[in-house]
Amino acid sequence: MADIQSYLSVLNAEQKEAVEHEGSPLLILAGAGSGKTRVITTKIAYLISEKGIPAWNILAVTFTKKAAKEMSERAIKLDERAKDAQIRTFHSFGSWFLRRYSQEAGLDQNFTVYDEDDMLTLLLKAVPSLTRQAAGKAVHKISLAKDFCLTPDSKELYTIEADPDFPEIYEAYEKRLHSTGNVDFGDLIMLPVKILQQNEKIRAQMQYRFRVIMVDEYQDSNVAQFKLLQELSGLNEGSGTYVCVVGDDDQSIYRFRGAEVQNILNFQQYFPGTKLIRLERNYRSTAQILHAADCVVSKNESRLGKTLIAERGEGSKPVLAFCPTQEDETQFCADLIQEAHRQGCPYSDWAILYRMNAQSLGFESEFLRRKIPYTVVGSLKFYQREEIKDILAFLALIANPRDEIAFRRIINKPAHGIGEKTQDAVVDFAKQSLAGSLVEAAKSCSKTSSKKAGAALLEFADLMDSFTERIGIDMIEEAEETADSAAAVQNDQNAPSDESTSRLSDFIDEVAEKSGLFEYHKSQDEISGTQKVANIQELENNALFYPCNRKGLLDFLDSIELDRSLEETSGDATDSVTLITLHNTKGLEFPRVIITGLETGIFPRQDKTGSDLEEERRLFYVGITRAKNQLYITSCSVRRLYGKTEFMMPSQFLIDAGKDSFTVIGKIPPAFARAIQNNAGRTSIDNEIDEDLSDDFSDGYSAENTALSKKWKKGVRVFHDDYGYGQIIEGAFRGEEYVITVIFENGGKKSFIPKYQSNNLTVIKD
DNA sequence: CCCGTCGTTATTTTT
DNA sequence: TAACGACGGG
Repeated sequence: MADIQSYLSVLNAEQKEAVEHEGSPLLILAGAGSGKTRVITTKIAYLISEKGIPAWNILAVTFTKKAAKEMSERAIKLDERAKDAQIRTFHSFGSWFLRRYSQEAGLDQNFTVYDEDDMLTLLLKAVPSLTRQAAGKAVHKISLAKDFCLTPDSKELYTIEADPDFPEIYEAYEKRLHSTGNVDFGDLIMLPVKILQQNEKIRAQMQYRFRVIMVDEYQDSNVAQFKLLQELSGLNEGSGTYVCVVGDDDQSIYRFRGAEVQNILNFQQYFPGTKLIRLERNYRSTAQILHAADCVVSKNESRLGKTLIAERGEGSKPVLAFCPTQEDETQFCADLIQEAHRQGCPYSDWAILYRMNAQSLGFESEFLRRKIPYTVVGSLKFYQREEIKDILAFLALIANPRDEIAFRRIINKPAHGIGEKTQDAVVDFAKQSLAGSLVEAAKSCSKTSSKKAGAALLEFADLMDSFTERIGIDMIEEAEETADSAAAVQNDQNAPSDESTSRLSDFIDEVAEKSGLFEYHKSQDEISGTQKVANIQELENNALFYPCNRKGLLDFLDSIELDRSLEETSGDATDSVTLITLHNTKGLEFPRVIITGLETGIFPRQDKTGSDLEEERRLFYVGITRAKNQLYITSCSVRRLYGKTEFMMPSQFLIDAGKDSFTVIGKIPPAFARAIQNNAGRTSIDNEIDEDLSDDFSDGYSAENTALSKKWKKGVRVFHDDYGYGQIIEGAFRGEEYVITVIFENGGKKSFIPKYQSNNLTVIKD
């Protein structure tokens, strides 16, 4: 292990200052690519080796498991003792806390975590009168309420959902959830906060335990997480805990999920005496790219403000490509990538970024055709696949026989003739009973149910009993700090041995086999050519290093539940283009980046205004700052959206960036050309659309278009399948397309291209 | 209980 | 457009 001083010596002045700072709360404003992970990890090592702080007194929280893992590994590289530090995600910390204080939380010690799907199922059972849609909406609101630490009886609940029925719905959901002994994601943060607030002794324990607390990606923390930090650090009690948060207000992009930018904007007010350090030297992107990024984000009003300084030279100007159609967009991207590949640039240098997952489709089919290898990141997640959820439900029910959702999921899969009515009876029975075990309830109900269902219930209960016996009934011992932090890491070498010679993976295999789920999904594979069995085996692989006992099972379920992004294609390090949503790119970087679909209505989305619009703009900023060497941006004039062909306007974000930021290729849409000239003070190019632009750009249109312009001329009455009756108020050529604008009787105004039949628009003949 | 057909509905989503 | 859920007939 090299001397800590040598690690300090590679830092720049600000980074060094941040590492060595002590004595007051610290807010590090770390711009994109400014080496913030290096600062945090060095700081951890520094505190241990130079300041003599025991590693177990250090708590570092991140948002993703990936980030936690990276942070832990890098810190350990700097100082081995860092392995004893608690480096976790917020949620895994909550899970650790709740298991430790499950009694105080009123939870089953073997609780598992319900995801959004499970929440929906649960809510539909708790409030059967809700439609699926209404329940989905309510689930979202409940999650949001928990993000803000609001309970059903909170006065401010209306700020989340104004519907007067909502508190009642939320209440019913909570009651039902509580009877399962499980938690949802929101609880992992909210319950620890409640316990800490109410229980002085536990609060004191925690404050004694953690002398140093660091939070990464602080800009994306929500209110509940802020309160957790507040309680853990003893903010109001002068506990002397050292708090250091790192974040970038310009990269806050999860407000829709409860992230509260105010947390970072007002950090200095909440934590008096805070020292602020800005990391503004960017070691990732070239100056031209950073310039564009800065032009964009500086249009936002609510920000602390910082300017990135390029440390890597000028580089080449970002390219802005206007494409007539989305097919041209895919061609453009594919051409770029193939041409670069011919010149020796690996596919993996490229990432294609988009706003919506649906946008990946076009690229996928074109890349398939051209044999360009690609990897789609994050669209369908491993954990939420049917077969995986099935197996996990079985395991969850073994861990906690009160798990209603898990029970319902697998009790009749494959079909044994146990219908919904029988299920309801079992659940009701379990609720009446003291222990609430659904397995025991199944036994009891088998007597009163129909012959077929009764036999199936008994068989099921026997199966469950044999599994439970196999996994052992020993409660998880208070295996303190030693084991559990390490056990969460999969490759823990100590785990498998012990008394349990068998591995959890074998047990899961047995569960899959005996439950009939293996057989069931195998036949599904044969029918529809899916990969379900392979996925189950992949799941088993992940359980290889967990011991086959209760603790191993719980640790495994925890790691799965809390890591929904289970690395997809694990082994293959193939050279491929990355297709990814803008949100998913946070923390990543690529030598060459293409941001696609810069069109009003897509990016930014139509309904975004005010602070929502600012968040979209930050998302664009995040996208731009992923690029190291080359950045391309595309914008289409025509796009097929939800089965309709729509005329698109370029995104106003392009105006924010300013034309001088780009090398422009393709035909500049005239409205955009004007807007960009009048850049100053203009916030929306919508103003420009109203002007008649046809005169300047009427050359070169075809006879076909001439005919169209006669049929679809100003004043003609039309009917649209969705919008109803309307009148054409304008017919004009925009570039090569003849475009009409229609005002509908319901007051809406829309533009169409009559050339495309799929507009669902017809001329009304008088 | 399984399968086909019709109708509806489309963000982003660390955990 | 496409994908998924709800519903009804075998």
